[in-house]
Amino acid sequence: MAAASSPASSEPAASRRTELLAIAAGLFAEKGFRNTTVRDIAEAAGILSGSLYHHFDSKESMVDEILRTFQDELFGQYDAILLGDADPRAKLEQAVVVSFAAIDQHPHEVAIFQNESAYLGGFERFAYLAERNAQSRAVWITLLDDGVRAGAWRTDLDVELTYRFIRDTVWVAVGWYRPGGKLTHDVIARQYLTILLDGIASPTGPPATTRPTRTKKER
Amino acid sequence: MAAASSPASSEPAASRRTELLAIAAGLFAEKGFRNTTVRDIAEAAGILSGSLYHHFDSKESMVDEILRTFQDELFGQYDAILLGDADPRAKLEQAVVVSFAAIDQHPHEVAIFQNESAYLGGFERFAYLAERNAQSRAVWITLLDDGVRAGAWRTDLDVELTYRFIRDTVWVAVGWYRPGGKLTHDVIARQYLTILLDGIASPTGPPATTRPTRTKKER
DNA sequence: GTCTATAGGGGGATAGAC
DNA sequence: GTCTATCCCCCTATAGAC
Repeated sequence: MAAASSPASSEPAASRRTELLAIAAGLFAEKGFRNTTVRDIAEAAGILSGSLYHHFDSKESMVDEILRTFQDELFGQYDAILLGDADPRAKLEQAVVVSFAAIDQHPHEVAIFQNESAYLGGFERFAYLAERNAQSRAVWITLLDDGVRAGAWRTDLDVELTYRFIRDTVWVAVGWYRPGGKLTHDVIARQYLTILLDGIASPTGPPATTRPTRTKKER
Repeated sequence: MAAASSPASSEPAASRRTELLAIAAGLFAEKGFRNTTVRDIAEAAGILSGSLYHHFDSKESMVDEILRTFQDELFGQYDAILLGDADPRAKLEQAVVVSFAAIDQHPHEVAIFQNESAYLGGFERFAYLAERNAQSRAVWITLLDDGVRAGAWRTDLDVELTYRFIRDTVWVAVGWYRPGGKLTHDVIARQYLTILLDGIASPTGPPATTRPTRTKKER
């Protein structure tokens, strides 16, 4: 009754703080940050707005903590992929799959990052959003450049434009994807990759460096 | 001096009303609708907020007029394409090109439609936004279905998912496209189409109904 | 067509009681 | 940890002078 130690339950207590952040994230994602009032958040939590300030300094602090927690996890996954030893095409596939999984597991956080970065980025406190954006770009560009060197894509590929294409297409799915729906995030990721790669992968496969050279006569 | 007849200039007078709407559109696109105050708009126009109400009923009326004008034009273009006699693939290309041209010529309007539809759609006054959204879906689905019947795409294509893919990728470009920049909207449209079509066009071309049947012996 | 002045409502945040 | 009560600011919109 005193401390926040959970009963025999398996849940790690999900502190009141975490609980409130989850409620706030849902509202920020649904209505936007500015559009969500502290009174909205408090009402959804069953308390009054003044009580929120026992847990958080400000509304900004809430969205700050939401975004930082999410991004630390996501970029940890990207880093793991970059450090892996898969070939460029497989790494790109992994990055797409991980991104769709993030939409599945943290749809609110993704939506907030997508929709509020432009506004929040204007404050010094959220300068890290621009850094994360640059970091994200670096991940995709690296994967694409590696693929270019390995001959995994069509040779006339515009890397910068393709990066935007992928970034936009992947993240914007948060607008219509519904966790628990008919389509799982994994199926969607695979279908997106099918469309994407049949445009990017060179139709004849990688150049003849990894397989025995073969002439037409062999047919 | 009485009527709004322009001088010897070629500009059609661009009435003060139109001028104010353009200023408002820029701010709505940049900062969001809720995020833009009538004081912001007035200041940008060099007047005081109260004076705006000589021209418009409300802030809502402004965004309403902005969106209606833009959408009437855009959907007129889509309709013309649907009614044309080009083949399915060419029609899809036309629709993509027209969309990118819309981003070029009306970036603010596109951004507002993209970013504020969810919020504005909650008001009865803006119920037409949902209708336009359904209309837009109908356009793309029609184009894709026609292509399926004509054998223009890969046979394992998921039309619904491809529709979302195209819609998202095309419109989201408003977030980074800059009119007057290095890349023209036409070049971008063509490059997008290259990525897109090499993924959805059947690799061997349409089935052998439009060309003479040909056996391997002919080589 | 614009300004002055202000009404009326809602927003984020605080202080102290319980 | 929550509630009561409230401050102060900014918002949209209006009324009437110029």
